[in-house]
Amino acid sequence: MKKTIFVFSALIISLLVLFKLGEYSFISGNTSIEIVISIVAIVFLGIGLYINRRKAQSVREPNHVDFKKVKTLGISDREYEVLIEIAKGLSNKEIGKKLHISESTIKTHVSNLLVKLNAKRRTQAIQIAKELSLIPQ
Amino acid sequence: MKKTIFVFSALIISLLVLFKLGEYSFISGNTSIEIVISIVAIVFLGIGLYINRRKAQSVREPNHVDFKKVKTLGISDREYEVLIEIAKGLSNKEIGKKLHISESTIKTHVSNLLVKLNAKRRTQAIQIAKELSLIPQ
DNA sequence: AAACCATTCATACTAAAGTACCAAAAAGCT
DNA sequence: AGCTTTTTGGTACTTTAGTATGAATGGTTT
Repeated sequence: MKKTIFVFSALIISLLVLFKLGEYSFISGNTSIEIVISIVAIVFLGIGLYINRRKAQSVREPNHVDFKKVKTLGISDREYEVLIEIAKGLSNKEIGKKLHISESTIKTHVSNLLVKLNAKRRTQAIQIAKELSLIPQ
Repeated sequence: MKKTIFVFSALIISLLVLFKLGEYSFISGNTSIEIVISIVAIVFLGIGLYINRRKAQSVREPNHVDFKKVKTLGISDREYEVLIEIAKGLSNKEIGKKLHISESTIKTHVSNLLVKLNAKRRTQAIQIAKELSLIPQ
């Protein structure tokens, strides 16, 4: 909402500035009309592209993660790290090597994660974590 | 690439048309300069927003599935069905019940899928399938 | 200091996943 | 009809995943 107001304000200000420029070129002869029109074109193309970026970012938003929800579910930092690696498709042994801890410890973390995510399997945990935006899609 | 060429062509044509309009208003007096500038502004804002839409759609694309790639990898219809259920987090037994076939058959399909997707585990298969847009994110 | 939590690790076990190999219907193609 | 691929299923086996339980360590809170 704030973004929309900002964009429209910028639009109105740009219009006013450009009309002033139009008047100016009107007074000082019509030799620079093309230049003014070019500036108008570039500026408004820029505004269009700016709105573009804003929208494109809002579309990507579901890709974002909700760390608050992670803590709400009582998932610890280490457990969260393990969750990320599970989602990448690594085995317990591989995760252990990556985080420099034993496979046994990974099993403990995974077991805790399954309880906290209310999942029966690691594949289900991945699905649930993505639905809850705990991990990027 | 084709889109980019199209957009730039549209830009150049618009510029030429607007310069012609500029000349016209120059001949018939300067009373309509503001109108010309307004048209330029609206047209280029529209172009910017058009590029917006194109980009926004390409961002949403990863949500789409590429059935051609599924066939390219030699994944059969039934195997693909199993892949979808794996990604939902179901166990082999659960998939068997859902598709009304034995767990043994699911194991066969999964084993074939892992070879075709070049994955070691079903979790990795999910990750790879999503990267290749075989299944929706 | 005592209590608490996160992290680590181990053992022993059960369950699920995955491999290998085979085989037989069923469906599709030429 | 003959061939090929798909789909189905089984057995036997290995590997990985997951559970249950207990325990040690270090950091934080009360």
